Amino acid sequence: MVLGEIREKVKKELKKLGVEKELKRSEKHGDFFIEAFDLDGEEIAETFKVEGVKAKAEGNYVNFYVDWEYWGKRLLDKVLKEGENYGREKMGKKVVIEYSSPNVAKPMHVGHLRNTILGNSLCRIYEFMGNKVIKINWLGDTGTQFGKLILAYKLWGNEEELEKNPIKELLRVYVKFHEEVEKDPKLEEKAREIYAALEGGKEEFVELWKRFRELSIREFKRIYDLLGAEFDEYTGESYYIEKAKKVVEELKKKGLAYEKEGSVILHVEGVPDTVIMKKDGTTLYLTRDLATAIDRYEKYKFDLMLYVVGSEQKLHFRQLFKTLEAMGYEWAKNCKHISYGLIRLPEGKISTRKGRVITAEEVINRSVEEAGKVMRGIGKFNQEVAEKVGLAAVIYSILKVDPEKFVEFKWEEMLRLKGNTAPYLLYSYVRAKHILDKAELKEFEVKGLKEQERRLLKKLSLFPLVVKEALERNKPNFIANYLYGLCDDFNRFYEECQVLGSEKEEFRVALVSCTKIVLENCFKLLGMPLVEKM
RNA sequence: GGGCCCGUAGUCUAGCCAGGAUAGGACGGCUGGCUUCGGACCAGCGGACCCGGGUUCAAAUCCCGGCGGGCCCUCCA
Repeated sequence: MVLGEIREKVKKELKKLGVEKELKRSEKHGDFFIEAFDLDGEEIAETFKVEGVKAKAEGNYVNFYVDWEYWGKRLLDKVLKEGENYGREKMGKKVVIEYSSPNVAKPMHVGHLRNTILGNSLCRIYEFMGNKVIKINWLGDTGTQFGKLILAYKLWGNEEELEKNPIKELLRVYVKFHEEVEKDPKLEEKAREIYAALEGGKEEFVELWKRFRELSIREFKRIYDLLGAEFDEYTGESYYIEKAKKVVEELKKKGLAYEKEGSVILHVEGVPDTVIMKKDGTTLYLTRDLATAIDRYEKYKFDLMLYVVGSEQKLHFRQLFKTLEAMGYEWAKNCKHISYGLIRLPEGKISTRKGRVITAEEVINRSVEEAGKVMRGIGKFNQEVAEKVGLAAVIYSILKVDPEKFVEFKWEEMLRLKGNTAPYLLYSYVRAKHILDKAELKEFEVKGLKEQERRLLKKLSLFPLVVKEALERNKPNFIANYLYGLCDDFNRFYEECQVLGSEKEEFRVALVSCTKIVLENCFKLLGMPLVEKM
């Protein structure tokens, strides 16, 4: 990391001069600065000596200006040598990331879409930085609705439709069940019996349930392939029903739970009391999550576990972590809830009123359609490209904002040809790619830098630091914002500096090559598709 | 009633963890350039830290109190 290397040198020199101030990064006034309210800035600037870095006393600060003619050559050599490994580290931690987690027999909706995109990017960032990532998809595959579903399918299900379009067919019979139950309330009771038999292990029902589960996963995978998301494990709540009951015993023994009117209440300092076992002896979500966490630690001995789950479940995770801590599990402090806000769709209000849920697939399809419209508008339609641009627009709109904030989908805005949009980023990449298609990388030297070249060099040097910060704070939006800034700087450069045929061609080809490498890295970390032409 | 999150121009957003120099961008609006190394481009103009206190030499940033929006508080997940 060139910028890190420079930083260390500056720090060391300052220490030698007896200055113990924090060295901060700067955008406007050089590359680094220290505050010098109580120091003699002039004196520091005069005695400071590091090759390739100038110190200037300005105002109450000492600013450090990196000489990019000196460091630029080293930076570019490094990026060219390391290629897609530029910015990588060897953190060597074991990280469990639970994400996506849709419900069996139900379509993925926009919430799952944000979850999957965010989780996927986090996985990629952790892997990039040299961690072993275990990706877990925790399916919602239990609950009384499965009794209803099995009954409904046996009564009205269509085998052929189930194979062809499983979730649609399951949803159809599920809806029909709710219509029919109005006329015949006995159905409700039958469904409950079936669910009990299912938990009891009755083979016919278990087989059917397994089939629903497999078919649902098959369908989810279509979207995962599209998004480039992968999982090491598809486990579900059902797996932990028995283990959860043992956890209830453990909690009682440790004095963290008490019985009340036939149910078991969890009592942990710092979080509100809550039920962990119902009167009928069945467990709840929190109980199963406790069992899951303990099981995962035994299995993986992780250094960090991330739960990518919507912000409405913040209390749930506080309770989960606090309880694990109270139970004496040291590793509880290494569990984190990555929470995120809602997505608001332009057609959202109308659709909820109709009682219709908008699926993840519909959102992507719509975006592709809109991308196609835009392309037709400028006479450059191409289906394959439209599909990628549309998908990239969905991913980028989600990842460019802080996870904690709402995401608002506005088709015109996210597919706009200008501004902080996926099409703009992709277009920048295409520009870089096409210059390089016609050029050859040769020996180069860095001198006589123009402002645009200097800015681009500085931006490239920043990449490793940005990835590190994104990881530390679990915010892919840091990378998204960096990517936009990089494209901006590259386009300014492109506008001002002719590459091919110029007298600085060798250097500029190297600069564009490095830009392309870093662009590709950013796209990869965000899980966005690239296009070669637009 | 209690708790958590968010609040930056007409609209969207960065910065807040770790307080410092003129709050960085984007869209839309207005003005101009260029038709390329594929213009889905570039340059310029105007406009913002929800309110009130406090801490500090210094607050968008930290603390307290409001207001507005969202979410969560026992037998759903």
